[in-house]
Amino acid sequence: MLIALSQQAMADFAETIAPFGLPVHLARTLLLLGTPTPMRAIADHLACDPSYVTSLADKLEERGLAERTTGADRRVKLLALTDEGAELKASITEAVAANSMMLLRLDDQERALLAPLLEKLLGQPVDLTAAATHTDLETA
Amino acid sequence: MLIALSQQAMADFAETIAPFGLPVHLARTLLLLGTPTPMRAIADHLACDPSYVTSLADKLEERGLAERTTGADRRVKLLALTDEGAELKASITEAVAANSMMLLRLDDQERALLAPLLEKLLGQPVDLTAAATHTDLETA
DNA sequence: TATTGTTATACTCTATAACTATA
DNA sequence: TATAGTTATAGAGTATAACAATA
Repeated sequence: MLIALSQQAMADFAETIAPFGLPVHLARTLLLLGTPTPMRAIADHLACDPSYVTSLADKLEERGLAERTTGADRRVKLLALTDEGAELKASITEAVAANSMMLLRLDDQERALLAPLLEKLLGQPVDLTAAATHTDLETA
Repeated sequence: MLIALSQQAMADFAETIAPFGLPVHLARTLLLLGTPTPMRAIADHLACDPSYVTSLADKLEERGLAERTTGADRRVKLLALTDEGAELKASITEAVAANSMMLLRLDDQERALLAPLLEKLLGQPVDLTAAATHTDLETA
């Protein structure tokens, strides 16, 4: 059931963000870019190879949504949102919160019930309220 | 959060079935093969293109896990488990029920709470008890 | 020597389009 | 004519391995 849910959640998310013209992983990366983030940290968050993050960062830069900057440790490159990127992130966050077909199937009470269960499943804490109101959606 | 959950659920499933040497989609197909099933129906279940089902069926046949048979309507091909396939399905079902890292994080009561919520999210009924005891895991 | 990120490359996944056979 | 499945092919997604720069 979780596998089926997975696919539906992904499809749901993909559909919601389709109007913005971003593939799922680019959108996800955008959403997790709060403060400038080392590439390596992004790879960890997305559970993917660092080389893939390179290609994601390239695409975000091409679109003018993010920029690479060099950190204190000059090996590290931080990926940071541009103004345009921050704007788009806000729009997407809003759309996801408002349009998620799946979550619309549940009422507030049910969502309140679901949240702690999902937290436990994930093994890490999550703030659903924040997600619903546009901050920290990267955790959603 | 659902997206993160998705990825974790998939990774979890992939890890559980890794010892059996089957990629996720092959395993999923195997699990949904109760009675001989038309290719088209499989495509619907997996929400994928029929041409992809062709390649899945090819691989299952190569491994001796399933066979194509012709139905009453001679356009239709039914995919049916071989004895070996049925055996493997049973093993995988058992492993998934026993080893799912995620579900192990919940106790029975929490699972009972989660089930109806996921059903609602999916928009279709599911029988968790059956899944946990090895039949109909295809819906899980 | 170990770590960060990049490049080049190749493999897996999956769909589209055109096709065959049957209805 | 419409439907089930197949073939050939192409594109997206993602990893591996070798490499450069910095620590």
